[in-house]
Amino acid sequence: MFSKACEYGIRATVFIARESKNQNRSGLKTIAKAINSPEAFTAKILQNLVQKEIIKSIKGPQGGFFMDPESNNTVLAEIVKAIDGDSIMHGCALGLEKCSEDHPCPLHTDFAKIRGNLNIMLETTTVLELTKRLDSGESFLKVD
Amino acid sequence: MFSKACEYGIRATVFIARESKNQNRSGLKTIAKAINSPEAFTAKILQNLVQKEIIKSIKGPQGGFFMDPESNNTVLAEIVKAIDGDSIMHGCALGLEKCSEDHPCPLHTDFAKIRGNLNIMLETTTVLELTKRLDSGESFLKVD
DNA sequence: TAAAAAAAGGACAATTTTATCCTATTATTT
DNA sequence: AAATAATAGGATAAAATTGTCCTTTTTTTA
Repeated sequence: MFSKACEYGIRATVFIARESKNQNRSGLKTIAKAINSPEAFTAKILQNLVQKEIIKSIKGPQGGFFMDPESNNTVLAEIVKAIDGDSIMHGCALGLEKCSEDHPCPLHTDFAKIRGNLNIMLETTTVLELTKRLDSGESFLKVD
Repeated sequence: MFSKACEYGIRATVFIARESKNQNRSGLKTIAKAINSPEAFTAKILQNLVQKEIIKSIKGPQGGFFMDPESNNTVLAEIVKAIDGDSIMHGCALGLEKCSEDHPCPLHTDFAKIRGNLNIMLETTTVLELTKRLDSGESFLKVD
């Protein structure tokens, strides 16, 4: 569904957002441990998210990654687009270059509905909402 | 969403099924042209689908790929599983190894719903149904 | 029976994705 | 000012996916 990079990216962003609630910058090592992701690979992903201004970073001692409060209503779609592009949101299920109402693949209509629901979820779910689901203890960012 | 191999695989199967309606075996070249896919790669995919007994093949002159009528109610899920496995059907949106009601990721509930709809579509849509949508001229297996 | 036509299978090549390592840069602290 | 701690960035490596090519096997037809 999403690439590994995107999975890590979302998990990392949510973790960072949560830590940022109490002015806490997160270091790479801490993040990778918290979400159970490969450290160096996660660094690249975070670098990308900083460039896209989804999160922020500060170098040097006491530095780290953080998210300022305004960005807490960043929506999942923005993260996905930043990492995977928008092909999941618009692409054809059967890989047709151009698949539209006018010239649809045999799955177009059924798939449009499913993809629509996915898009609604991605466009309406904020990072803040996900941090709340962690705060409440109802969900987790890693297994063990 | 699906791998390239899976996209080609579904398109090829539907094409073959349609040709088989009038006892017509399809050769690799014809199939690749009809669905606009790389020939040699398509050969590998078809080989796989033959092994999984989703389609059949006969070697030699006048040979080719075909699907017998009983198989026409093969459902998309079977093709997807044969090529991509069932990770799309069961996997976690955020890539957690184990993601369940008991230990869910923050997207679990929302995503379960979407994936559920996808699964219903894959489990209920038959190859025959898709050939009908081609017969009626309402949809297509390639662009140009 | 020989030639030809087709899929099957094996080896390999290209590209993309996932991942690591090392150096540079920046900021803090002593 | 020097040492240290952190991210940034570049080069590279490993693995998976996508793709090609060539040989073998099977079947038909001349």
